[in-house]
Amino acid sequence: MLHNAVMSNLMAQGMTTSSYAVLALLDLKPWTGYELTQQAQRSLRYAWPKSERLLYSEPKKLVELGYAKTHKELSGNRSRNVYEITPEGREALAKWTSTRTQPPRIEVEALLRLLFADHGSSEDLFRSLDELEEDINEHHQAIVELMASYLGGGHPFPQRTHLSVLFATFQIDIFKTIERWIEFARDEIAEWPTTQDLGMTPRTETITRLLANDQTPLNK
Amino acid sequence: MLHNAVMSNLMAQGMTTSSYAVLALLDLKPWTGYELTQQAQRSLRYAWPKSERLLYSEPKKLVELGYAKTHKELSGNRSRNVYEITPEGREALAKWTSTRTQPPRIEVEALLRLLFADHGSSEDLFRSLDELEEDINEHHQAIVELMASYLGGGHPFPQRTHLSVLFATFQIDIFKTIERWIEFARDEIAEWPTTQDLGMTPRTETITRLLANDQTPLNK
DNA sequence: TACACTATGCTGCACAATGCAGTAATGTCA
DNA sequence: TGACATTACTGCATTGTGCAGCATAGTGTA
Repeated sequence: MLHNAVMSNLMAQGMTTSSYAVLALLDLKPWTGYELTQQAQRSLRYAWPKSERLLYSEPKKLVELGYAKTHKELSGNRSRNVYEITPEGREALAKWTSTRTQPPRIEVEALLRLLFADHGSSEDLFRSLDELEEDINEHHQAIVELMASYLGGGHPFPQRTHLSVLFATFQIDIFKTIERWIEFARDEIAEWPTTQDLGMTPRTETITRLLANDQTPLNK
Repeated sequence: MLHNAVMSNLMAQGMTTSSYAVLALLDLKPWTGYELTQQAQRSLRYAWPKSERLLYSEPKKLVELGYAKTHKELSGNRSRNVYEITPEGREALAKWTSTRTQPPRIEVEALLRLLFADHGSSEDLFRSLDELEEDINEHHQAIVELMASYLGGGHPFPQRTHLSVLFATFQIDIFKTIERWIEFARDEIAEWPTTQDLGMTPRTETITRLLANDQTPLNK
C-alpha cells in the first residue's frame, strides 16, 4: 500500500481519454456498469467508439483511483454495481478540459481497398463502396431519427440539448459528405475500363488540378 | 512444429486489415522494414493510420505465415531487412478483396469535449475547436501539396495515379466539411451566454428541425 | 406449463495495437 | 571534431478488442 502523498502523484497515471469520457458520464448521474456501457455506446459512439468490454473496465479503474465510488444493488437474486463520481473525480475532470485535445483519427477500410483496387476487380471495388454506404446510411438514419425524437422532448438530459444538437450537426454533415463522395466515386469508376494501370488519365488530371487548387470535383 | 496441412488451415489466423495493408504495399515492390513504415505512414495515414511499431511487426508476421520472404542487406557495418511478397501472399491478398469491408471508425476527441462542454468554460471549448482546426489544416494543406506534386509527375507509382486521386478527393472533401463545421460551431457558441443548461433554445430548435428533415444548417 | 429466446449484468483470457525508451550506425553542417 | 538528424530497428509495459462463458430475469408461444 502506498502513502496518500505518493498516491496523489500517481493520480494522473492510467487516465486515458476513455476514462475521462466515462467520468464525464458519471458527472451527469450515477449509473450501473451495464447502463454505462449502453449509454456510452449509444451517445458516444460517433465521437469516441469504444468496446463494451472497455466500458465495463473503466469505472473499476476510476474507483481504484478514487475518482468514483461503487456499491452493489440487489434486485432479487441478482446484483449490479452502481458507480458514482467523487469530488476528486470532478476535480480531475476539470483539469482535463485544459489539456491538449488529441488529433482526430479516421479509419475507413473501404478507402484502403480503393487505394489497392488494382489487384482486385471492379466488382470488388463497387461492393466495398456499397458496404461503406450501407454502414453510413445506417448511422445517418439513426441520427436523423434521434433529432426527431429531441423535437418531441425525448432528450435524456434536456438541459444539454444545445450540445447534442451541435454535435449531431457534425455527424450529419460528415455522413452527407461521405454519401456524396460514394456516388461520385461510383460514377468515376464506372468509366474505367479496368481498375489497373490507368494512371493520369485526362479526367484524373482535371480532378488533380482542381484538388491542387483546393477545389472539389463534387457537385454540391 | 505443425504439419503443412494443419498450417494451411491456420493461415488466415492473425491476419488483420493492417496485415493486408502491408501485404498490398509489398505487392507493389520489395521494401525494407524502414521504408515500409515511412511509406505506410505517408500514403496510408488517412485511410488506415497505424503506429510505426506495428508497421515494423507486420512484415515479420507475414514471413512467419509464408506470405513474404526476407533477406538481410548490408551497407557497411549496418544491415537492414528487405521483404518481398510470395505467390502465397498474392493469393491471400486476392482472397481478401472478397471479404466484408469493415465499417468506418471516426474518433474525434474535440467532439467528446463538445458533448461535455458544460463542465468547462467557453474558452476551453473554443481552444479545443482551435486544436481540431490546427490538426485538420495541417493534413488538408499536405494533401493539396501532394496533388500539386502529382501534376508535376511526382507520383511514386504513376500507373496508380487514378486511385490516389480518387482517394484524395475523399480526404479533401472531408477536411473542407470539418473546417466549415468548425466555423459554424464557433459562431453558434459565440452566441451562448454560457456552456451550461441552455437546453432547447429557439436557435437549437431551428437546427434540430433542419436535422430531423435531413437538412443541414451549414451555408454552402 | 414447459420451452425457447431475449435482455440484463457481468468476468476471464488471448491477442491486437500503441507509446516510449533504448541501441547503434551513418550522414550533415558549423 | 562535435552536435544533431536520419536510418534502422527491438523490448516492454500498458491500452483496447473480441469472444466465450456464466448466471438471472422477463416475455412470448405451443
